[in-house]
Amino acid sequence: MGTSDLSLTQNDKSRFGVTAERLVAGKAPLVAAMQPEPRVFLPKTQIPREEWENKVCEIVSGWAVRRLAHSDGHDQIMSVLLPGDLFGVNELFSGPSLDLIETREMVSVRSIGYANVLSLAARDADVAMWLLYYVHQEISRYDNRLTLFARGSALEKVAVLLLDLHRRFSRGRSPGEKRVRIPLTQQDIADYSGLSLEYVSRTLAILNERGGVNVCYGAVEIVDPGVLVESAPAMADLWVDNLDGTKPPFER
Amino acid sequence: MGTSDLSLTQNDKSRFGVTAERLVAGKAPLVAAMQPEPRVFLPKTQIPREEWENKVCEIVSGWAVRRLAHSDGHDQIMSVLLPGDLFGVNELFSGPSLDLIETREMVSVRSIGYANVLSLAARDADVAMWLLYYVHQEISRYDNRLTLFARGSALEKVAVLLLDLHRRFSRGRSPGEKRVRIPLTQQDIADYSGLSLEYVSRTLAILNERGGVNVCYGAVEIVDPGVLVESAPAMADLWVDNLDGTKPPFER
DNA sequence: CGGAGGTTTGAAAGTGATCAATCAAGGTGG
DNA sequence: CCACCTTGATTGATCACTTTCAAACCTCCG
Repeated sequence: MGTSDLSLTQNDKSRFGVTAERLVAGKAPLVAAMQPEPRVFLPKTQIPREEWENKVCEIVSGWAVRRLAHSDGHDQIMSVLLPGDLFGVNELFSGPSLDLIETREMVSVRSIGYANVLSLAARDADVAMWLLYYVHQEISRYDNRLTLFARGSALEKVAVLLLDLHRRFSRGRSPGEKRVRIPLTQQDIADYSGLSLEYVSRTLAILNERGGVNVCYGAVEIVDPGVLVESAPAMADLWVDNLDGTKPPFER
Repeated sequence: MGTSDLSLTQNDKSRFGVTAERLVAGKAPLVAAMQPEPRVFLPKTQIPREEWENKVCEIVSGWAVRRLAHSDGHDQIMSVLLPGDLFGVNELFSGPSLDLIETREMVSVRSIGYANVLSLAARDADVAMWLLYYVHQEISRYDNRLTLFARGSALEKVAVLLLDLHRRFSRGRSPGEKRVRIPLTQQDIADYSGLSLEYVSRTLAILNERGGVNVCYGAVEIVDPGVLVESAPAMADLWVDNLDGTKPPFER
């Protein structure tokens, strides 16, 4: 990840209240202050709470999910974490949550303690600004997910969620490789989309017929994002180009 | 709103990475820098974009909604704004959005320009910290709404959304008055919950029979929040006491 | 080779959407 | 004050989508 290049045109820049320079300037110290040695976790395991309590963590490599376990067995996967994503930011304010972090592949994680984050942010407003930007980005993503969940059909939900993962994963990578393997089980996708396991299966079957995805044993392979877009005509436009109505100021 | 009292026990405080003092310290300058003269808008009107472009705005009094108009006529009300709420924070980072702000009652609004916010935040990390806290709060709220939308039945959606409004509106007011008039039409509630207008009507009829609400002409009156809680057994616990698994550090 | 985890398929039941009227409330102009 | 009109609420019938339950099947792994 490091200090990645800006990807803004002059035009884009002027649209922001906060300049991209400021944001990059804010991220760097944070990244620099992280423990250099990533910690590694095995696939399909939980990252123990002690490992990330009171820390802001960054996924360096691998896939994971953030799950909210409900009393009534109604689990919900709140987000899929992929390289470059942070977790543990929320607890900075709200104290320990009920979230679980579960790996889906071999995952390596770097972290920085809250105390450290706070003193950095207190000293350097750009750091606070960058955090603000990061959190804001999440919000915009939620806005879209909310309309998707409120109004979307099952096909749209699955297509758009996959599309989002595809786009996020591909960002900053060689754009040539369209195929992306998403290491989530259909149960995961069900928990993520709020659909029943069985209906996810049927929905994926449709997307498969249309040539959009390839259903594997513990994963889904996205073959042709274009098909996914066509399968979610009303919803896709919200997501495809930009997560949040924004061209993000820098690559992930 | 002003500089309201803290409402934290010592125990609460220690749960936060960020202390409540820091947060209050961050909010004050922002509030102080707002134009003192609120601007007033008539009921059932749009607040013109020019009025809030490049500003962070605070609702001083009255109810409003933030609506995202979709091309296909599928409107979605993203949030209901009530006194103490901010809007325009998102555009600080993402540039102009497609949001509309519509009043539902006579509404008065104070604001502060982005440039001002940014220079305050740059000078005083506590300000940036407060903004971060505010945005974080929104996120936690979204987490709950997302599970609600993903998993909840129509009854749960309506009950919990009303409950949330009730709780937010009652906060910082005399706790005696349980009845709250919510000046939203059933069409609004439909757009907010993602349900059809007709089904909202039927659902409200149920809540009415149970003695939870009173259906008025252009509004819904919450009579007994307890009934709403009982009507949404699985979902209510997420929301009732606290929006975000947190007791907010200060009153609204 | 057996078992656990993961996926698929079918049939039945339910929930909420849609379509189509109808009704009530409030506002307006005469 | 009344006729009229607009906005908002209700009700019924029908239909589509999604869940649920049940059973089978497949794949990986020990």
